[in-house]
Amino acid sequence: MPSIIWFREDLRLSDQAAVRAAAEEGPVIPVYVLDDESPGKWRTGAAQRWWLHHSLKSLSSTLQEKGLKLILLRGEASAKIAALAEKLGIDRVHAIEHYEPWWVAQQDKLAGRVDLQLHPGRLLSEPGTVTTKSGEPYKIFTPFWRLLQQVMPPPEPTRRPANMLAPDAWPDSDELDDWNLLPTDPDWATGFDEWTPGEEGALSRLDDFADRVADYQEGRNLPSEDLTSRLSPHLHMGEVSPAKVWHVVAANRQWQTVETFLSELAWRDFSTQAIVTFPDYGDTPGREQFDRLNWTDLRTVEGKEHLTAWQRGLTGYPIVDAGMRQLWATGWMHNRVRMIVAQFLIKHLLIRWQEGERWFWDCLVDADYGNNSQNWQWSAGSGIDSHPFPRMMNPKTQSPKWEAADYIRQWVPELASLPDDAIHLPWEADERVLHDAGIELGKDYPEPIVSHQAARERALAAYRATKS
DNA sequence: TTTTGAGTTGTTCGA
DNA sequence: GTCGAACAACTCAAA
Repeated sequence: MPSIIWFREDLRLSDQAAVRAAAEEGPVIPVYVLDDESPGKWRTGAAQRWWLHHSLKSLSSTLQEKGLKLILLRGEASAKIAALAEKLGIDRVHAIEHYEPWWVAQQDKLAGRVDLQLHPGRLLSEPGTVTTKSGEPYKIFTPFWRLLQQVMPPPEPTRRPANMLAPDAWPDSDELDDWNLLPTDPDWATGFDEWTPGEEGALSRLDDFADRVADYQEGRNLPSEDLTSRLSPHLHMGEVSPAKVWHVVAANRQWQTVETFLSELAWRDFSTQAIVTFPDYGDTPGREQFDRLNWTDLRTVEGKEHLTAWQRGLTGYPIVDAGMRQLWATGWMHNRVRMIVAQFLIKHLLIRWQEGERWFWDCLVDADYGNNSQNWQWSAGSGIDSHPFPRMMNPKTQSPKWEAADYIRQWVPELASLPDDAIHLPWEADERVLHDAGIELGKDYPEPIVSHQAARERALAAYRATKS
């Protein structure tokens, strides 16, 4: 009797407990269901659909080499899986456990109709296992991280099963190309070619990063350098397990060398326990006073223009614009710059953090409900363990502080000829410097849409007003 | 229950 | 240019 492997964002064969358990029991039927219904507004965004297409293609061809087929279905996942199981007379379904509220609901529904076996593998630790002494979820990262370390390292990753048996007959499947996951008119993903979705691409990225992890702690803040891991989309899609990442990075290295990076990996766990505790974390601020803040009205002309300028990278602040354009072109943004653009939207433009979160959701290849919600709430100051609102990041000082000149040259090419000391703040540069670089402000590149000083005072006043 | 120490990533101002 | 304190006063975790 075959069993079904229900794939979701766990598109790998090695260190994949559902795959392993199913393969040990007998023939397997691997299934992926494109479910745009149960997540509602959180259905997979446009950039991630590009990634998903390539990742499914990769998994499918790996399975094919083993004589197996990836069955593709579309619709509400639990209904589709249950119907398939019923039709084939199968009871057993193996899956990795997921924690987004819509997946929790789908798991509950499916468990009522088949023998659903959920396996760990999404995180380093399962939510609910690392808690305070009174059993409450942690609201501060550091004590969470200290306790998590005590139950680390995670179990040794397992290899992909040597043998996977095919069933006697294969059920019907959609064609991947019919899902239209790739952009066509226009094809805005031409700049995504730096990525290699799929398990092989993930493992190769991991090996490459592990060799450079010693530079991570110092270098991760420099957007002009390529010293972050860039593993986030692979981790989100489950092409590599966090346990595998931990072991490859930590192997034969001193704790001091790898701690900063591994703590970032632990943030995935922390953010996920946040959405388990607060399923609505993507919409509702953790501190309710933030709903009372006098946010910019997006029905006004100025509100609309400001949001659009931010989205398109036309704010007149080069570091902000570089980040937003990198996001648009590649589906990814350097972490330091994510913080700067987020705080600019929330505090300088006083636009609700949920607007930025939605934009990221659609543009990021690594969009993840827990991480995206937690990080936007961190930037807004509204979440658990967040950045205090009055601690407002200043794009004028952040840009030179983290030596972003070359990053700006890459993503805001109209400013490329400006010297280092002028490129961060072109509107404060000498007329002659601008002229020599062939730039006329307001024509070739925008004037700043808000002044930092005025925006700062407005934001702090709006924040104070929520407390009275 | 109360107290105490501490908290991912800052900014500004004045000496 | 560099350094330390103030910002404004919050919340959490553990003793």
